[in-house]
Amino acid sequence: MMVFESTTEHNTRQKIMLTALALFAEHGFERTTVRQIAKSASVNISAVSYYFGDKAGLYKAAFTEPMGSPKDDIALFNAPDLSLEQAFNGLFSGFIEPLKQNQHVKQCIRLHMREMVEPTGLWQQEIDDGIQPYQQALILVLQRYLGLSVTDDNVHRLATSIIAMGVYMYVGREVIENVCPQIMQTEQALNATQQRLVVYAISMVDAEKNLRKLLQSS
Amino acid sequence: MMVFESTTEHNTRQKIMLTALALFAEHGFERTTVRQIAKSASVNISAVSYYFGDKAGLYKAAFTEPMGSPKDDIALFNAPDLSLEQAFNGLFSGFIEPLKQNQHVKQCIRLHMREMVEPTGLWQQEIDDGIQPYQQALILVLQRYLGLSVTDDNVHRLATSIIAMGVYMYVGREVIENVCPQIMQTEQALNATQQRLVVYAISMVDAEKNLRKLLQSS
DNA sequence: TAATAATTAAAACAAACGTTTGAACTTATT
DNA sequence: AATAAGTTCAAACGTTTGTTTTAATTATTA
Repeated sequence: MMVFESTTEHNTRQKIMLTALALFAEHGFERTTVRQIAKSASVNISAVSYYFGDKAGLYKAAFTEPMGSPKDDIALFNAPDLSLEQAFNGLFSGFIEPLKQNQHVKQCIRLHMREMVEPTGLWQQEIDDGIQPYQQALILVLQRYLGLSVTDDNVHRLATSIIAMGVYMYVGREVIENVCPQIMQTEQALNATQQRLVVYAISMVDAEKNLRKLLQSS
Repeated sequence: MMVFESTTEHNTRQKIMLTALALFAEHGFERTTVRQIAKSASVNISAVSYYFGDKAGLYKAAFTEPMGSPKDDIALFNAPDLSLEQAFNGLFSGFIEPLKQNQHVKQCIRLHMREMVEPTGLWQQEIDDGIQPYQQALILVLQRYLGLSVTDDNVHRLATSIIAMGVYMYVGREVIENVCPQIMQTEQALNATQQRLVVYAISMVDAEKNLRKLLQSS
């Protein structure tokens, strides 16, 4: 008897999970069938329930396991001594970098984005554990540079608009691929895109700051 | 025999379509069953195939019929004599206004947004007929204010980032409702949100303009 | 009122779905 | 080599799906 998984188990289990990740990310939970996954991974259909219990368990594994801890990412842009440019570079690299890396990370992020529009139940937890702290950290950065001690609606509008640019890289993928695919195709192009997002975000913060000054003095 | 539809037909057909619109918008195509629609609309299940042929036909009707022509919206922001502020107000009101209006319009837009992440096949046509001209019109506006005669990648990046803010109002709805629901709840709050998006978009164009000047002179 | 078309109703259809079964096969341990 | 646990396999399970059928009902027309 083996306490730890054998290599064969690891292979089959992993193969199923990564295949499922790819298919779930591409077609979603409902449009992907267990038979499709098994066939694509070249394993028997019953291996799914053998390793993951049921389809939902497989989805949860594909959704959760390949991802690292989100805490690490947050540290990249909310250190108190960072410039706005550094902070936004950290923020957007969290969106852009996965697009350069291996398929699995890309698919995993895409699956998370999909959960935004098509919540399967893991989404609420993802909001609480992943998104909320992320946006909260961004809001703290923004408040520091706006010189605010309280969070008002317009800070939320600013933070939401900034995050929107990062999210759209995934959510609007199919539109981008039709209109201007070149801005996402090479690592160089992605770097340029990230740079632009940083510049735009900074300009938005400046605009917000100026607008507040203007409205305050009047 | 009647050439035109009777009132009862109209009622049943419409009732089915609007119920389907609501359910498709909320749960997506796959998660919504024909029985669910029929039960929710209080009609017999066979009425669906009677009026729409099949489920896909019903989806297409719910997807297409309640929407107005997109051409009208474009005219709102690409008239050659508009200021940037006017143009962006026209652009973003196309996103924000439906959020104030009756359920049906909101659901219809939401269904369109859902197609971005979960393409059912109508999506490619929607890109060609709806999104492409929309983004193209925006690009023309941007080029006019940037003083450009050709479209380069950074114009695409700018246009994409601006549209992202509008799209996120729908795609990131569930996140917003968890983090800062108040910016979308009242008509007043939505007006303020639209104003902010306009300000941000203008600042992005300015930033792009300055960046080009800076890079050109060096 | 009689006849005809339009609409609704209940029941059944085949196909596809997720899941389970029990035997066969591999691998590791004794 | 024998035993046992881990793994794979083909086949079948019971549901649910979208769709169709056939008859009954309602509304319209003559």
